[in-house]
Amino acid sequence: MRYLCSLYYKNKHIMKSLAEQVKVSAAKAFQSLFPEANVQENDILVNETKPEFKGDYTIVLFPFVKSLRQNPVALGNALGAWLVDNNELFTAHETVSGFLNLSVSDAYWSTFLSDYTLDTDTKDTSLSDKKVMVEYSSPNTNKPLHLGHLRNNFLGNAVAGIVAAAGAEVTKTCVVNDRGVHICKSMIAWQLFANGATPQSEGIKGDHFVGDYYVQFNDEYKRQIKELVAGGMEEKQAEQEAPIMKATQQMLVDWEAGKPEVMSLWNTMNSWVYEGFDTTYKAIGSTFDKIYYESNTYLLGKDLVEEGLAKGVFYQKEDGSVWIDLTTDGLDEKLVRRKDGTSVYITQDIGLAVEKQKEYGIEESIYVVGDEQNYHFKVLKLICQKLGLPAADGIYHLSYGMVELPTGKMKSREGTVVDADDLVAEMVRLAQEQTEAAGKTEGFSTEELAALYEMIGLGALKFYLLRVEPKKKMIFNPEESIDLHGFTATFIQYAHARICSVLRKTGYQATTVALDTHDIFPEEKALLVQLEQYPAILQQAAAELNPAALCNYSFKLAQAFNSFYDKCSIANAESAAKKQLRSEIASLTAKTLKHGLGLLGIGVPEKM
RNA sequence: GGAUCGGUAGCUCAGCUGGAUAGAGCAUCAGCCUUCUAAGCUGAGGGUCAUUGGUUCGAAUCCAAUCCGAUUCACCA
Repeated sequence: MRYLCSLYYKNKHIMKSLAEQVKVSAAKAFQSLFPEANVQENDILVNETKPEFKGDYTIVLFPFVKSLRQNPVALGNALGAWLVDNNELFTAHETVSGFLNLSVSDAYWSTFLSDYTLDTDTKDTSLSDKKVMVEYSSPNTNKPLHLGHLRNNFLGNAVAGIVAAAGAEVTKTCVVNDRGVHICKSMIAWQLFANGATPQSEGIKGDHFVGDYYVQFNDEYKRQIKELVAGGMEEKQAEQEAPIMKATQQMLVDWEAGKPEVMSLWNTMNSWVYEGFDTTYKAIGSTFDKIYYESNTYLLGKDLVEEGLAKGVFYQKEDGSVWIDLTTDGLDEKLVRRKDGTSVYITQDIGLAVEKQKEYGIEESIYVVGDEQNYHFKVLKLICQKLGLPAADGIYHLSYGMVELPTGKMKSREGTVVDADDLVAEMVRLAQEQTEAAGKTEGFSTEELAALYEMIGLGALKFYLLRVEPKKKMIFNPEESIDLHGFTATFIQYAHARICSVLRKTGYQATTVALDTHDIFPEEKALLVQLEQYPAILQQAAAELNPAALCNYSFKLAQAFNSFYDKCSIANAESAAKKQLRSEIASLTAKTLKHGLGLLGIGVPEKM
């Protein structure tokens, strides 16, 4: 075996990606052949060679043609010859128009398979031990979670996993909106209509139970407005005068005053909701290291208003309200304290940002929140920066687009909101239905089948919601989401199960013996090329906070495996050496798929 | 009106730090199960990359304008 390790970082275990190695080598070639041009690594563009050409990696020559006054073919030939002569990584070169196609030595892959480790090579040194907080989910305690929350939860959990895998120290948090007018609405409706009913007495999940009263509030509110308008009142006035609304506002005042009956009802109803949420979170795999409640945090940031005034960052209007002028930053004037001295939403967010920083010493704070709050977070960060808060620069709003249905937006008024619990249950049911229809239930116990259906159903749902880039809005097509073919988690899970099945049958054992990678098959190499790119993809996903990149990669890897599987038999390989090589490749593929989907919160079965 | 984001195949989406003939999946059509799991593989058809102009050796990608869609600009949260 030829020695290739000089190409790796000597002092770190982390291996340099093949594409990076090509860049480094090419830069050396340039330095040697054209020292006066001073070409740096980052000036060189390296792509995977298109399948219709011979080679593995391609250097684009056009950028250098002019400055070096060389014609592209001559330049390519010179560089290619130098690389093949001076670097054992390359075995052949060919220049086609302005592209230098380089063939990588078969022996490289043997080194790769023996040196590569999934856990350490995926680490990104720029993130190592960085303290990162991911805030996500953040529900209101007046209604159950819906499809939009699922995208948020899956995103938050996946991003936390990806960033942690890349080396960061991650704290997952959730800010529960457990107070305010909307909470009082459910409470009032319960007082009026429930006759003491509880989730237990009605046999309804707690969050749904409370959500039903929130709906009832709105029905009654509308009815009362109609009645008042019929009696000759203006609509605007009716909205304010409706008795149920007045009662709600009074309740909010009582809550803030800490009136015992109100606090007691509030505690009871919230506990019902939390019980329901716990079930949902458990089902979808959302976990949190720290939960903040707005009832505890809503007064935070008040002292910062005084500080801001003293610093001259804020100013006071004649009526006593406090503002910040952001017009020079292209934004508007923003209120930070009402004239009655109470604080507004953004004020507590400023306070909470400081609180998080104090408590956890975080350097990056990622907020997974829908894109309708883009403006809010822009303002939040700007204010924190102007106040000179240590938490300011680390604020990052991971903004994601709304989930829409093929019929348009989800509207609670029209009853088109897709409930999270219902959807999860439906996906699992469909997984069962399709597994049974395919006749793939043999050899499983009842418990194993239940676990499998959950893995498939939930996996399909998570993948479907994660495969689209976060910032883009997405269409949730129920028919498409239950499809278990093509660009889905099921496809990837299936590839994993196939690998496990083959390796079980062949009695695969990991080997430390050097693998023979001479005369490597195209399907074998294609798979190795994909596998080699995993650390780079993971680091990219972490840098972009983009789980979709991992979805795309995992699918491509599974696709490459399926082609390999079709063409290259493991059990009946041409030779013992081929069998061992293919087993190693297949094993690493399974590990990589499991690792990648695991970060997305998706499990992979060993048989299905 | 200002700001921000999006517009790529019939549908859902990749590709966007400029690079070879723009890619997947679904759907449609045609093949492949006496051999490791056919939830799979192989192939075909399908495109004015919203429009127009600019930058350059080269633009889906960068810039400008326009059109369409969404969000936002509360003493709400």
